[in-house]
Amino acid sequence: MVKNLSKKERQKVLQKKIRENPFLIDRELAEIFDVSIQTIRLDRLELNIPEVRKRTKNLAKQAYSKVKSISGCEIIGKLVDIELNNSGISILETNEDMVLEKTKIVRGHHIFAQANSLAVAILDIDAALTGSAKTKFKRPVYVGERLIAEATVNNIRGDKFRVKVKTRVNQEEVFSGKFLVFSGEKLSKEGH
Amino acid sequence: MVKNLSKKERQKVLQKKIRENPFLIDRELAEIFDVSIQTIRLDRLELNIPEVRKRTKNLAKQAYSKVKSISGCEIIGKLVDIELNNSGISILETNEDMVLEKTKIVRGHHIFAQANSLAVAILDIDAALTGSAKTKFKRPVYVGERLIAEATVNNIRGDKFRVKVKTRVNQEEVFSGKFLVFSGEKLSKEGH
DNA sequence: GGTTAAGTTAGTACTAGGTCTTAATACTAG
DNA sequence: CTAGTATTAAGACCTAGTACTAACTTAACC
Repeated sequence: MVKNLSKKERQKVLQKKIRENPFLIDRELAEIFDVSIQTIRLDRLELNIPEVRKRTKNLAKQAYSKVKSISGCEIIGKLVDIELNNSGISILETNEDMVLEKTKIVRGHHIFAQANSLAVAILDIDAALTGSAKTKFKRPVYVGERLIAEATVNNIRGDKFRVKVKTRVNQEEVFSGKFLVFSGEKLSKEGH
Repeated sequence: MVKNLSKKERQKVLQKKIRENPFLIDRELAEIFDVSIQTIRLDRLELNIPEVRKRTKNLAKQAYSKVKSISGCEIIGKLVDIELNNSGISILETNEDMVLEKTKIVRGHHIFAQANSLAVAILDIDAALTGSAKTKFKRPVYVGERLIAEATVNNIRGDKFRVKVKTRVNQEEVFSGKFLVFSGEKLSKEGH
């Protein structure tokens, strides 16, 4: 509860609260500020904040926009171009969270994760499993560099897919990997 | 419009349609299949598909909980035993955040990340860089399983280290990888 | 043919979380 | 005292549903 604020103060805090938790409904907000629901609605009107259902819908749309067969947050990097079972491109902006502390070099597993994610995402199968991977890290990647990974499906035999991924920074190859991916549909249905 | 399907066929296509576009409301679905809204609702009931607002809310929540993924922590897994330049063990408890949505199978790059982290951590050098990695994922890992990775340094030659990592769940091998790691001290001091 | 069951449609009552409008208060400054 | 701002309240309406009951259609079986 945040009582006895002026209108301006309340509206400021309101914006913050909604930013922090966009799932709050008007009734809950009214309780937080100890005002009536109507007041909250007037505030939202003045601040141009849509109702909770539109807020969450927008959030969901943002998250959903690009990807189909796999949900957005499961992918490392942004998928920018996909032809299912054929090829795809993913872009990953590197940041401080990805580096070794002492250097400014991006840790290998982030580069691997982008490539692996991409290899799995371009396949038109429900449950893809990485079977093996041969990878080469050709030169260190530094913070801030933009990783562009390009995957191509080389070969499909039954439930086995061979996918090759090349990752570049400004045309320069920094990583390459060959992934053998399985369609794990049977396995997943066994439920372990 | 997809007309004249049997109930089973319709329900199958319905699931697919909603997976492809979770924002479809019952009325739109009814138009797609040329059946009444009630039929769509019975289908959803049987298939356990929630209403559009719950679907989008869930999507939004997923997206909002954010990609914890593998960034943030320097080391993936807990180091429990280390002999520098010789061997080390790391334990990683798998959880819901690490799996593919549709299955309960841990995504490959988490297993890789643990192994890679360990391979780098056991070396007594300031800046370790993964040069290449050959990896095999021997069987799927399910949520909740505890990954125990064991690394041994096989060979040191100048600034090149060969590290082998085996990851097990209850003694059973689930992953193995050979990492070629470089001491990147010179590179890192160049500052790029 | 008659009966049973499955599948489909229709209709009603009710819900949450709103919108939009009008109207009544309370408080405060000039 | 009054004008203006802030707040609250009341009511009609909306969307996208749930839950339930009832009727109708169709094919399958004996």
